[in-house]
Amino acid sequence: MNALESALSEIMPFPLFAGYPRGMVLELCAGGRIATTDHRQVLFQMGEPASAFAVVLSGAYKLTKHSPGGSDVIVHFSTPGDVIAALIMPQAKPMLPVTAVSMGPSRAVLIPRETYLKVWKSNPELIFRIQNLLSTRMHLLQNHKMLTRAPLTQRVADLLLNLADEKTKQGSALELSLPLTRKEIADSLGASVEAVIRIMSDWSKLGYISTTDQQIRVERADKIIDISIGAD
Amino acid sequence: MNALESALSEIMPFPLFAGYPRGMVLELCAGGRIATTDHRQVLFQMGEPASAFAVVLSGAYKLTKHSPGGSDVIVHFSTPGDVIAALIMPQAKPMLPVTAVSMGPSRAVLIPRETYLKVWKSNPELIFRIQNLLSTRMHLLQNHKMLTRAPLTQRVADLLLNLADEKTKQGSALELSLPLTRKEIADSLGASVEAVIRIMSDWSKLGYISTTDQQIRVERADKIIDISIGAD
DNA sequence: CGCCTCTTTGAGCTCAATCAAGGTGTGTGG
DNA sequence: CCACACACCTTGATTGAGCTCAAAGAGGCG
Repeated sequence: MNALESALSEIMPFPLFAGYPRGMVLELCAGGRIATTDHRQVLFQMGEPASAFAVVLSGAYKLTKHSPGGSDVIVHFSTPGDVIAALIMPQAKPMLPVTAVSMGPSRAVLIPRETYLKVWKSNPELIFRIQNLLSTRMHLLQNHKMLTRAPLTQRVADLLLNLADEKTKQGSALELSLPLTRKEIADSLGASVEAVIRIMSDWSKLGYISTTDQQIRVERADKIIDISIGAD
Repeated sequence: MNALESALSEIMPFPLFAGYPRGMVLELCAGGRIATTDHRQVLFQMGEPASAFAVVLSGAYKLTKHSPGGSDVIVHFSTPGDVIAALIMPQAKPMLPVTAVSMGPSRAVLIPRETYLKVWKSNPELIFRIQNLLSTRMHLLQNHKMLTRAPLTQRVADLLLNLADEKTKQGSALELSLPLTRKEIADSLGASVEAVIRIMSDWSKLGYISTTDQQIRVERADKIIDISIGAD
């Protein structure tokens, strides 16, 4: 609980809690604990009963579902400020709808379902803020659906731009704030790794993007934007 | 307002209003009016300011977005009991995120935004019911994302099953409760009409499905289910 | 009767999947 | 410290599902 209090200053600026007094945020986190996860460690396992939901503090988590066909599909990337499994808390016997896997070392606040039912549920303002996060997610999913007919190059460009952190903008360069492998891009787009690699290699050669370790940098945002809207 | 009162008996059984007294439902519909639309008539136009949201009464509406590439994509099929544009009502200056087009003659209750802000917003229970509808929609979108790698046959089968009305089950036959063209199936899956036609023609020849007018009937649900899970 | 939507079938072509093989870096146990 | 496994990246060759283009028949409607 002590670690939790020290994390308060991290939580409070998130849109979810913006403007709320310290005491109130503390109340909203009642019974919560900080989970620290390593690269590829599982935070939530799909199918298990959901006794808590999470607010991402730092790092990132990929939310995956495994299709009957064997291969996993990435449904969403959760970055700091995002909630995981909050939508299903009001259900009678909530089951986790996705598996959440850490991308690099990450931290999240796990808040027990009881706290949600007791404190969050009766706060309409807060419910709307969660709804806003979901609205974003829904928008991304709809966007993805819109691009099913588009060539893969366009879909990759779109993904990079969606994940590019606006805050890191320097001139025409953007930086992705999460470590992202080609495989993960492929799993998120429903494509093969090889195809993603071929596309991104071309862009690297052209100087549109650069990769160090697993940090992707969009060097020529203008070009990538052109591609993402199909103007190539 | 008179027509509205006569529609009350239709609205009240919807999960959205289930268990609420007549007077309360009437209050929730304050200022509302019934919109009757013909086949292919536009109920909502994407991009326009949203002064009202809708609860579908009868028939169906397809929610579409037009991609920069020109072609339209169907994001969702809204059937009776579903809400359209409710999620964005709390926003300061809400714009319609989709175009809603009538599929066959349909009816919907248009409820002004003010009523939402005055009556709906302060009712947490109601907000959760809307969230449930959205949860369903989100689940469908995630499901669609999961199937991006699956062959088209599987995706078509999955769509048919999603739209099949459980209530119409007769033995192993299911009926789709909305008139659906091959083009609409294609637009929903991000595929070409021709490909959809070829697949469904095969199924018709095999006796798995039958079409009269634009009412699709799944004759051999077992076979279609097999195909939808990739067991073909 | 001409226009429009919806359906159908055929032929050719292309994008991206699959298969195959090799390279690199990191962690792990002997 | 080496060997081995494992995750990730890369490149090439082959193939096929599904797109595009083309052409045409069947209602429904003003």
